[in-house]
Amino acid sequence: MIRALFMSRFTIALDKTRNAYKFFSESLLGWDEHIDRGMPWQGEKDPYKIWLSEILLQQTRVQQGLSYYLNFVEAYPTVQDLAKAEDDEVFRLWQGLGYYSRCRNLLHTARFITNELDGVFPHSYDELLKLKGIGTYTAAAISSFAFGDLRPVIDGNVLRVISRFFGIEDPIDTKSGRNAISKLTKSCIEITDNSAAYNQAIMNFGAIQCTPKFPKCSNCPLVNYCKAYQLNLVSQIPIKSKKIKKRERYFVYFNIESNEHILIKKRTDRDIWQNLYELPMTELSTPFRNLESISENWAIPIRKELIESLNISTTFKQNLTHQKIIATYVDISLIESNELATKPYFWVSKSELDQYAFPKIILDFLKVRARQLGISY
DNA sequence: AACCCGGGGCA
DNA sequence: TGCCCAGGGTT
Repeated sequence: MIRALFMSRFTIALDKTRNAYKFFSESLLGWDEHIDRGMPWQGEKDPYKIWLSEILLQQTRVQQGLSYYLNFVEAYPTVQDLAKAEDDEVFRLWQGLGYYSRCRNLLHTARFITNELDGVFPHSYDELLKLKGIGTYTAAAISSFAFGDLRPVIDGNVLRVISRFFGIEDPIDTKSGRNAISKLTKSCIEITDNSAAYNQAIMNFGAIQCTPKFPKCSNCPLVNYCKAYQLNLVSQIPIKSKKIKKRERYFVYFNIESNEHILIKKRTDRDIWQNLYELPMTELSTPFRNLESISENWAIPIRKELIESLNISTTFKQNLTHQKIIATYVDISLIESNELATKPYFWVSKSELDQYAFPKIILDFLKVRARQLGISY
């Protein structure tokens, strides 16, 4: 008797949960039917193009990544084309998108697939996961979109939509929160028979309907069973426990021009903007005061005797995820042009600057400088 | 688990 | 300003 009662209650609870998964998945698929975001990779089956789009879109809004995707597909229609491209050329195409280690990993994996895997993409989630630049999200995306695996993706959209609908109050940046969401996504996708459509739908839904701020609950097809809505926690969920702290860095850049050439170097340190180019620079531990105070940190690869004038030009700021860069630019004119550049530094004709990838804070300066000179970089 | 890696858009 | 974005690598 007691056992029967227990069994019956258990069954009802399970059935209610299962209905919740079913309602969730089917509502999403229904909602997504009339959504067209004009994304050229939608419905794409070529794993190379799917991979390319997913790398470009990591931590990047679709609208921002779209033009980059079109440029890359045109320049490198196949993984072999990308594999044989010059590093600098690919980084130049990536310029402005940020998180440049993605570009380095992209090139590494393109060459690995071309040279070691005979140009064939791995078909399984586990094999995809071994590739550089491919983590759990991207492996799930490629295996579901290209190969039809029943594999749920978990990106920022999914974390938000799932945690809201099922009322997950554990922080999503903790193990318990991630585990809870991971279990739910598996249950929801298993209800469906089209994982590609499901994954597409939930990400579209997060981007358009269940947005981070001001989600459109008033016309949401899921609102009646949305736990966060019932608890009035929509604006609180998803909950994050960590808060990033930002440090300030003070850069001094030297714009050394000579005979229509400019002195640059490549950034090679394990630091921000690795593989990009920049002007000669020194970093200060305190904010820039004046030119005299930096003479001890002298980092200009030019003999002082050749310097005719040295003037503070402009200051630019740039906000990164964990750093705030404050860069002071110094214009330097030389008495005589064409001192031989040493070591990592080299002269570049101003007309050829567009062959190199620069961080935004350098581009901002070059743009202003070009306007001063009446030319365009 | 904590930290690092850009740049754009938005309120 | 602070937050978020079709995350991943390193320690």
